[in-house]
Amino acid sequence: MLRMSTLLLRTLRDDPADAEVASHKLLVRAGYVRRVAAGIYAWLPLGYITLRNIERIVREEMDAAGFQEVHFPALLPKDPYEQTNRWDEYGQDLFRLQDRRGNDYLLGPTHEEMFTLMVKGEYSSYKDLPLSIYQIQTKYRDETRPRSGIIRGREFVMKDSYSFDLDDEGLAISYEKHRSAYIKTFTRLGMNYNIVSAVSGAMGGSRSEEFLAPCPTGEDTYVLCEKCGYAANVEAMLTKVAPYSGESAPAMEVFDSPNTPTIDSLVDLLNSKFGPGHVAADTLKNVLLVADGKAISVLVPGDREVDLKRFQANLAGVHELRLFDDQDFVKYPGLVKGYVGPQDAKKLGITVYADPRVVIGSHWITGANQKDKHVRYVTHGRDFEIEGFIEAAEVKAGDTCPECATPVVIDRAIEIGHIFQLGRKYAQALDLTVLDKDGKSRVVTMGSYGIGVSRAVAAIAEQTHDEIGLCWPREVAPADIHIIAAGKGDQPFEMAEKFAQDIEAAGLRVMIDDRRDPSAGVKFKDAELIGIPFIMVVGKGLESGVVEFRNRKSGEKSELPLATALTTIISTIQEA
RNA sequence: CGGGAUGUAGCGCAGCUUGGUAGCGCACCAGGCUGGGGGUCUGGGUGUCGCAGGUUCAAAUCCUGUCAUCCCGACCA
Repeated sequence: MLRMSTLLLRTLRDDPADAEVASHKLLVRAGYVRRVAAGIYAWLPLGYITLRNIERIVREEMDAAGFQEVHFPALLPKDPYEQTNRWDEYGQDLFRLQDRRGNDYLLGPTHEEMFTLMVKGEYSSYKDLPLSIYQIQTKYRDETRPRSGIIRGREFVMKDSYSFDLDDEGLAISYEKHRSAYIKTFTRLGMNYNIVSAVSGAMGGSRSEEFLAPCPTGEDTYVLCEKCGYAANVEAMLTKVAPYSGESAPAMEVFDSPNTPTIDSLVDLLNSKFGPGHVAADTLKNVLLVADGKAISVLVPGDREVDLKRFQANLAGVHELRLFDDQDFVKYPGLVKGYVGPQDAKKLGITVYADPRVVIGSHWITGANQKDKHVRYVTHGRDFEIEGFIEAAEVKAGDTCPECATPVVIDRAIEIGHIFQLGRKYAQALDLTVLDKDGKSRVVTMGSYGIGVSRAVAAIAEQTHDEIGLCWPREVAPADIHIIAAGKGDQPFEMAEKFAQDIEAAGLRVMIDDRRDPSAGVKFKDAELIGIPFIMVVGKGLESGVVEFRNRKSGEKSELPLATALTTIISTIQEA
């Protein structure tokens, strides 16, 4: 039983100054968490109980699916991460440290290497597969900018699983098992979520989906087709385009276009020079980038912006991508800022990619690679060639679904789970092989599956809170019922205590506000802030032989006669 | 990485322009009233004014440096 008279808890009346999002404000105000450093939080009793409830649910569902729990250290040696090249690839986001001998260590951001090595150390036959193992561990990522409180911290709790199979069919089965275990888990957590297709990442892997909890403060953007159910992270949304069917254009024609550094100014000039009817979509935007030190450009129609995250996610093998800066223009004197076109790219040593909308055969108005000059009738396939089509244009509301051509809706969400078919990257790098039926050595194929456990606390808070406080789903809440003793004298306290013991004896989790000093009003406010799903008030009603029973979420209140209150309350909660 | 801002009690903030040795609200402690919506009265200050230098008789305040934190942007080529 949780007793507020002794619970380590101090609720706050004011929002913390550094909090922006609701979950952050409320978790701090209600005394669930306290900030220790940027992106690093301590859990107070109420918060820790909540966190462990989520852990418990996750663990139960993993175990029910037949996965085995293991546990690795958070502090890891550099070596395995060097073998997979992640010591370098992970870059600045990796927390690194040295021991007294100067040896390098890291705080694990994920544990693919360790799991792979564990299986390698124990297993060597196809008969041992399939295998899925998981852990619930504290992870570390030195985010450039931790934000939104618990949602994006530098230290966080994550459940990560890894599956090991001999072949792709096995991997598909392991993947499906995780997928359904995740559905059960998030449903039990009382979350509203969508499963969306995601970019499987630069390192290959055939299938990847994210579990997203819709929420205005979320950092991820996804599209949803309300007609056919297609859902994708914006990074992964596919663009379906028809082949070019228009007439072929005349030869390229350069024209003067002073003072048109932007698309808008260019369109104005086109309309006055060549007659009205020109729009931004007739022009071709050339965005110059530096990808791992190499100059590249990406083409999108002039009415679209480039979504760099989306582009990078789809551009295999590039770790660092940034826009051209003035120094880069100095290095490539053939490129004139504001007047760039793809037709001279080969000559200038630029690799060109294009959004699928820039179809072969289409012609465009674009920069002439000379100051104050543009060129028209520049035709894809005739006047320039590209390295490949890459999804790069920003996704806009109203863009059409690639499956059924219905306009999609765009929404924001918090990523709470991610499942994906890793393939053989790690097994290959760390030489995880087993002998197959024919005695031949085969590289194992893997899947990797994550749930943000601490993030789920915040995501649930985001989805369930209201104006007055938190409002937990029952399984997640720190208790099933919050009993308030209110009023003068000993009687309400003694009665509340009795109820608390009886309700607990029925197997429910009870928190009792047995504090003598605070007035009833304070206790009500605290109860609403803390967000336990049912609230019972033992106080003034005693005079007329009743207690009050409230539903935190609906606000519904009822007065129950003392004689039947206990059984009514117990059955109501159990049925909830 | 770039831009903006802020560091003063557990939390939220004022004081800084014009230097004189720290204050308000909440919380907290003692006591009284009140006792169903963050009530009230009296008394109590719990502080390395982020840190380090400097100027000065005197620095929260002015100067320099440094550290930390928060917000915005990582885009119209």
